Amino acid sequence: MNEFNEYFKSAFTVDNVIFGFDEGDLKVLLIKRGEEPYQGKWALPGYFVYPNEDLDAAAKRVLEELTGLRNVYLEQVKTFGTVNRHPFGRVITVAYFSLIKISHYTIQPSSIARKAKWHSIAEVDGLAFDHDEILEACFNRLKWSVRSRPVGFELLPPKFTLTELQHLYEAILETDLDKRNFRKKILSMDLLIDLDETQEGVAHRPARLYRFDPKRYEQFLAEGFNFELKEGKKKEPLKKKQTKEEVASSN
Amino acid sequence: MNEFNEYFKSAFTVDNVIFGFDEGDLKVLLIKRGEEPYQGKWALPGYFVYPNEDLDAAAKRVLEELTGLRNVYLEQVKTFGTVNRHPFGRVITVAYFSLIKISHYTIQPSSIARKAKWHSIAEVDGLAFDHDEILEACFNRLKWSVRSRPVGFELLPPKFTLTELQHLYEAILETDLDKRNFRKKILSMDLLIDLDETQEGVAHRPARLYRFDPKRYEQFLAEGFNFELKEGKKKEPLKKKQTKEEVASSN
DNA sequence: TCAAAAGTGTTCTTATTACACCCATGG
DNA sequence: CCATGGGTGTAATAAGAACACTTTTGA
Repeated sequence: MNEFNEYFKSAFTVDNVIFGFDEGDLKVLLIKRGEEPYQGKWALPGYFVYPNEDLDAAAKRVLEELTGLRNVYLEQVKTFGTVNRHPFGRVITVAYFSLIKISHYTIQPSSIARKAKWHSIAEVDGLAFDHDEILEACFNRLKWSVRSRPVGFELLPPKFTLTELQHLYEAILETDLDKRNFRKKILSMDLLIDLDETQEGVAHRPARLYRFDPKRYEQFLAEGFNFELKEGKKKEPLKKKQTKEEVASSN
Repeated sequence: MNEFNEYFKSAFTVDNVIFGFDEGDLKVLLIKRGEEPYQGKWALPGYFVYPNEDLDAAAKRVLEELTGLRNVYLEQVKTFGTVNRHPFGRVITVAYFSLIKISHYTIQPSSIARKAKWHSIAEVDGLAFDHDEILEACFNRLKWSVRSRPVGFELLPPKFTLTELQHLYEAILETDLDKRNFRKKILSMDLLIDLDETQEGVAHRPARLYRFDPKRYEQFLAEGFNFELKEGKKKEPLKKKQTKEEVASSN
């Protein structure tokens, strides 16, 4: 077994991409690193996997330690392993993603994470390590997964309007959707329960409130479905904020 | 950096799930292990990643070293990392999958791989390590990916009949498909070129031969599509060969 | 009375399903 | 002449796309 010793000098980490939705905006939870490397930089909440710890368990533990979030369902997305991605040595990282209700959780950053904060996904850039790339891969995964299973239960408050749900889909898919077709489709799925309540205190006609039917939701999670609506015109793509010139010339 | 030393005692490997198609049967390439652990057992072709080697590069190298296969496009699927999956220590493995034309390649097993051989996927069981689980995950990925992008160029001979293509889809999806609907759909995609040739020497009406239009094929690979045809009755599920009793009682 | 967002239906087009018989060849 | 797999069409249904005006509320 001597001949293999040289291989046992590497480490692995897990990194978590936690998506939330708030104020019509898709967000991702980042920590400000409290230690080297990349001290003081924003990064995905991640850390080394313990020698006697399964990968999935490590992802859960690390998330809780860094942000205080517990009982979050995490799904493995992809492993990143270029040679020099970590200054301390050979470290590959397994990326996980999840969706949570922002208002539902209190974020409590640990000392390793000096701060933990939600960032609008469009504004994130210049993260530590290769975390920009990891975030992009997980966002793409989210976009895909939205087409074949329900999303929203994890991201919206318990009572929500159809417009809020539509805005969530639009934020994830980075498109505009037709209001009537969206409603027709989502209502025909028998996934929403009409609460017979309406918004209050809004300066316009108050919207009906809905909640998800948990049984149907679970069922769709297990079986999948096909949610495709032709995209309207594309929203501005992620990243790279436009200059004023570009905005002007894009008319 | 001392505090991190304990993390740098792990290793990682890559494992390749190579699918092929032959005699109407979906196959997977396995090696017979020539060294410990699991010496003499069938396993996926995989090995340790070198300290200075990117993951994707390692997958390519390992595949070539063990089987002689070169220039195979490999796609990362999932990472497996339970604590005791490898008897030598903490080793996580990154699984890759690919599709190739069996007849197109000559398999040349290395000394580490005493043999390399194609196995019908339904008959594979009892592989080394957690490779049964890895194979299953990759097979599921293949099933999924078949619905959103073309498959066959990598698995079929340059000239093939529509029935052969249909059998390929049926083998992957483990279903039966309606002949007329399959043909209508696949032909309407403008993906196949009719060669104006027919089979020879078959004891029935000879079938027309087709080839893929490489341009369209690339285009679909890049953009994806939606290939869904309602499944006929399910074929027997993978694994667990039926006993005679079960066969008898299933009438 | 105005601004702002909610809510609502129909027509057109396209895709999917279900389904059964004749054809060409080799043995 | 028979066994084998090749090849073909249509009608019914379902799903998706396009599209504009009225309603309700608070300010």
